[in-house]
Amino acid sequence: MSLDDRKLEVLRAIVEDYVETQEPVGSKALVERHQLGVSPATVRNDMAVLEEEGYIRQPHTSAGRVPTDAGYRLFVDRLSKVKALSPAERRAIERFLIGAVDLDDVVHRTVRLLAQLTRQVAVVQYPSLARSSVRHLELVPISTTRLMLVMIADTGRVEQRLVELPVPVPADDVTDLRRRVNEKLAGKKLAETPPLVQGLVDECTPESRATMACLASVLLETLVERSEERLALAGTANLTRGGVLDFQGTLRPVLEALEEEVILLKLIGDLEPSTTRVRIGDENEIDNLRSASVVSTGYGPGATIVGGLGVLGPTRMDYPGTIATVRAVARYVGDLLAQN
Amino acid sequence: MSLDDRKLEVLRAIVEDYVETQEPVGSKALVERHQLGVSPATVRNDMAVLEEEGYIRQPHTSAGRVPTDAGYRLFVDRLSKVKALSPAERRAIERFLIGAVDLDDVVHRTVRLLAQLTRQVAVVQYPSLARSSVRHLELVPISTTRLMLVMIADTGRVEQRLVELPVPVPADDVTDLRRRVNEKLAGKKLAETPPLVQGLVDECTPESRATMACLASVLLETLVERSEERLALAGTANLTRGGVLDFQGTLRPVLEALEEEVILLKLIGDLEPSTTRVRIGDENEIDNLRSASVVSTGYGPGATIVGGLGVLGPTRMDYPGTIATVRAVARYVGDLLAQN
DNA sequence: ATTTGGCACTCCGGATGACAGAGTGCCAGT
DNA sequence: ACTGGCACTCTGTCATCCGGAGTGCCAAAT
Repeated sequence: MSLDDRKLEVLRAIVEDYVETQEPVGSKALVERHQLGVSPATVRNDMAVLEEEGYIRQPHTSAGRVPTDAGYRLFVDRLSKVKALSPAERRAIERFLIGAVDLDDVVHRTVRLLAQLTRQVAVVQYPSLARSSVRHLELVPISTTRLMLVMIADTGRVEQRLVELPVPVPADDVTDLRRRVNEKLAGKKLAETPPLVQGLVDECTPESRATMACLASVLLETLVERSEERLALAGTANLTRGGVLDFQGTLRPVLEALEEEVILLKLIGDLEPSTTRVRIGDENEIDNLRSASVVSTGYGPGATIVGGLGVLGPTRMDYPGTIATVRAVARYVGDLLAQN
Repeated sequence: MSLDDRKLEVLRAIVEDYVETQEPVGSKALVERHQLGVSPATVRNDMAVLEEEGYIRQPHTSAGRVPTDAGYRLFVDRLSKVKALSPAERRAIERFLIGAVDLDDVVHRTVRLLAQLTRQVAVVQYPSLARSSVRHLELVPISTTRLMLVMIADTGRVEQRLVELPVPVPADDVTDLRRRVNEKLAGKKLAETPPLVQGLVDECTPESRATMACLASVLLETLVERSEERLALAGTANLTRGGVLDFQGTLRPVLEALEEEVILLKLIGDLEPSTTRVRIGDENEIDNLRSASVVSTGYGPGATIVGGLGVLGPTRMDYPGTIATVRAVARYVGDLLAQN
């Protein structure tokens, strides 16, 4: 038995009502609130089918129905249009983001904005180093045997690292080092730097080789290995909305998951398709988040993608609204980055 | 009626038992678990006095007693010795902190360590710019009308800011600017820079004045006004230990407070006395944290203090252990910073 | 073949009451 | 000043009960 239009309509009604009221929805209430044009009994029959197909379930016998993860999935894929943002929201976004002085500032503002608009937990990844190019490398002498290496990426990210030199190096040589390093690496994608760094060492005069080797290893570490992905988080307090009803009793596992940057990166950093991604409940690979949904998307100047952002909330969430907001914020942030 | 030694002993026993069991403690259980050498009836009399004085209270008639904020305060001030750390803990701290490559790394490791050891929410402030000196100022040309200003502080902090120039400036002039700015500001405490920055503008030749003024305003913003205090947070999941029993019902207000950097800074950034500070329940100025306690202290290389760190938990916490851990971690971090 | 009204059934949630347990306050005795 | 005894109070739990909401199914209607 396949699902005819009315059954889908019933499913949509169930999802919408449940999201709004947080209570299992019964056949009678359903026909009253939506103009379905049929009797409760008919709806009950449809519900029985929907339940059989796994889209809804009853918390207990003789309770109303609640959507399953599969039900939400169907709803998101086929039953909902992305809501347009209200002008008020658009204005809120703009007002929030203008005046950011700094990449840090942009990211922090964005994550708070997103948390506030969606009333959920928001995560924003800093522009990924892996997708950035080197704009400039700076070497600042701290003492004769110590340099501070500062890398400035085209995305605005700045990374610094201390370099301990094996032998003292005079200031002039530092200038020389700086020049050579920049000539070789400036403008290059971080991903393509490793062989170039190796090349730098190979081309060295024997006397400066030790120094360069040392610098090179820190460079490699900075540019690639420890290609530290950073991120910002906000809105954890929103987890407590709707009591502890969502998240099956405890926030514990969710809060734990949110502390692991690695996990968060997996959630929002998955940037393959340029479209918005929705993971519902069990679709999450992280066990602690089986009762949560994640809406994420990539952002970046123009059509390129340099990082991810998204929100996390109970499976019972307003998907159309959330998706719309996440996309809009991502677009604005991308535009903002494009200006720099 | 003043409190004789036995009454204080009773209070200590109540605090210790309550912290451990999380349940109101009665007179009978008390004499069984501690060798008080008197009968339950006597203890009851003492309890009546302690209650009258406001150090303990009954959740309801005929329940056991629970310490009040004042009771904890008395306990912390006069009834507890700071616990010595176990060798295992010392080792944990060392193992955790060695291998930090970077200030960011130090702070992140520290905050996680602190959360893990105390099993509470940990906060670590980055070395305060207000207490740092300028080590070096770097100007990196991004385009002819854009510079990236990078400030490196002696505490390891690195701040960057984009400078939009009113007129194009050739590379040589940038070198000159850099030299002049560094000559004037390097080695100075950030607090004493504002007049110096003004001096820089005054000494300028008319043609470069516009550029310098522009740079100066960003400098001032970076160095002083927006002297952005940063911090790291970890262990929010620990709030859920012990059910929602602590924090009178909801984590909501606590989580909200933890999202406000300003609030957190107030909590741990209060560095006047070089000693450890304990704020218990109502002693917190933040309403949302009236049911929480904060243990905080300053850290820094040697005897100087450059930032604060601390933990936040339920008033029902193991004060001696927490205080010991916070102090120890602060000491280790200070030593680590001293090495750079 | 689909929809509908009717009806018996199930289950939850809140209210009620009984009861054991823990703890107290007080008083008289040591 | 301490102690033992005793009456009292309150909580938490368990069992029971009931109304309400919702279902599943069936036979009748369209």
